[in-house]
Amino acid sequence: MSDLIIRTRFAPSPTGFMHVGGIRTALFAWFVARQANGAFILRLEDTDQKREVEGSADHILKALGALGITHDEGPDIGGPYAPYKQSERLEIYKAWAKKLIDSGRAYADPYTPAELDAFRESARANKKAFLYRDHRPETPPAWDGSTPLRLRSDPKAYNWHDEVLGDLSTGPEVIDDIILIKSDGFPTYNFAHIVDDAEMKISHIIRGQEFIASQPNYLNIYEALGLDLPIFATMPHIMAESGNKKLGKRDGAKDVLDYLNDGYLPETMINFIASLGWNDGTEQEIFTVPELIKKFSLDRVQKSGARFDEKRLEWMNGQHIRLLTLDDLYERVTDFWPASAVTASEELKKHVLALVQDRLKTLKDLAILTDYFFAEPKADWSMIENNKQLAQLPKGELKQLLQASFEALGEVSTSDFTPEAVQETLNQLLVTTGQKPGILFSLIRTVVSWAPFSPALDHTLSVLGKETSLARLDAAIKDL
RNA sequence: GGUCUCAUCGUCUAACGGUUAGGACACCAGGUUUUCAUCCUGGCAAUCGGAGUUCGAUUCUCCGUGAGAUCACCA
Repeated sequence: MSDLIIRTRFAPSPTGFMHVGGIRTALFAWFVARQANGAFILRLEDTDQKREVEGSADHILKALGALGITHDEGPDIGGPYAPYKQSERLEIYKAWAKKLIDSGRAYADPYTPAELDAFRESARANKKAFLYRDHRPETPPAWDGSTPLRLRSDPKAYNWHDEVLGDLSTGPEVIDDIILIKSDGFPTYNFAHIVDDAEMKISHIIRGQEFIASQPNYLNIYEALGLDLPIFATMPHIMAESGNKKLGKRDGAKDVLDYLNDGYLPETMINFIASLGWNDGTEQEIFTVPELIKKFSLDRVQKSGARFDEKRLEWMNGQHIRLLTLDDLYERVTDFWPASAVTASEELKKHVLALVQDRLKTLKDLAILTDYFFAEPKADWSMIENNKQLAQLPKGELKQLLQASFEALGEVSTSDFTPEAVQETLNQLLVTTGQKPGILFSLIRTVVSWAPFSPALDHTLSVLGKETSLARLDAAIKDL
């Protein structure tokens, strides 16, 4: 029985937006922490001043918050190992670096960038891999902080275990004297994350595949520092929809907040991102967030990269929308009503919402799907012309059908304009006109809504009310 | 180029070495007394190639091939 306290972290650098790949790494780390009653830590890796983007840190916080990926310690809320921003931890890195200098495992880099380039160039000319340690100075100067500080590496082969990829190994040729502290006084990621993970007692390092090539060098640092190894888990990349490249901004990768603004539910994003590279081994596709927390396991994470499929995301969003209660859905669509609905009552809006819940794929669909309930739609006769069945009928016949409908529906009492009464009347109309529902009902539906799709006709007419329904039929008749 | 990793339908994936290789998305065809983007039914569609181990390989081994990652004073 292990008494390991589970502490995972998400450590983004504030250099831009939050794409799905980054969110997935955060999500999986969050799952591991939450299912074990552990802690999830957010740490900002802002050691590259040049690449830092203004407002990015807030944006990351906002994106995680919007998805409900909550952290227990972080730059915004503090915690026992504060600060959680690397730029505020410079003294800590210097202290750890000093240990390495004192033990002879770190030294000042005496070369100029030009000299380094010359080394690289000659290695390339000789078709050899460039290794800094081949040029390690015999008597480096004392480190005064104005030059890079490098690890005096101990080249050796490594075998290590990765929770996702299994047993991995490399030879000594990949170990090099990597930079620990840059000449600007900031540590490199390579050094800082190891120090922080140790200080913050991180149990699982869950990160993307791009770091796997550096892993042997990290192991070398762990040894030089005399640290115990945490558990490593490497996430495969999420790839762009076309091509085989890692998903990046250039491939049209969107920020997660954009998906939310486009009407995707947070639980959809979590379900979808989780299912991109993980499944529980059953045929279940739709998971709630608590289910995912309970069932997630690193050893079922896929080893290979997955492609982001928007069609599947859309389908999944529809599934999650249908799972919501009407009241819950109502809360969430506040910003998605058509402009025409601003003055509508809550009662009417809820009624309309109930009708369309089963047809929404994204919350954004609400506007086109419901606009005609709140405002007079604009007639678009091309909808009739483009309808395979309706286009066959001469105008006169269309007019007759609408006229018959107008009269029949006019017989229904205003107070009893219920879906049942409307349907009864519509059924009678099929008999009296001898027309197929595919024709008659399509026609009525089109002229009362002028929308590409709408809920069941009986409900649609009932919600519109007798007066409006008849007025729109009448307008269409006159228009023909 | 060196190093490392990966490889099942178009896509996401399932399959203690024994299955007619399963499910989902997408697509196609029907159906549900309206459209439809809901719902139901059906269909199409995959183990990268070659050796080896084994009675038997999607699964284990090796060799190819393909793809990805990385080789920064970026993370």
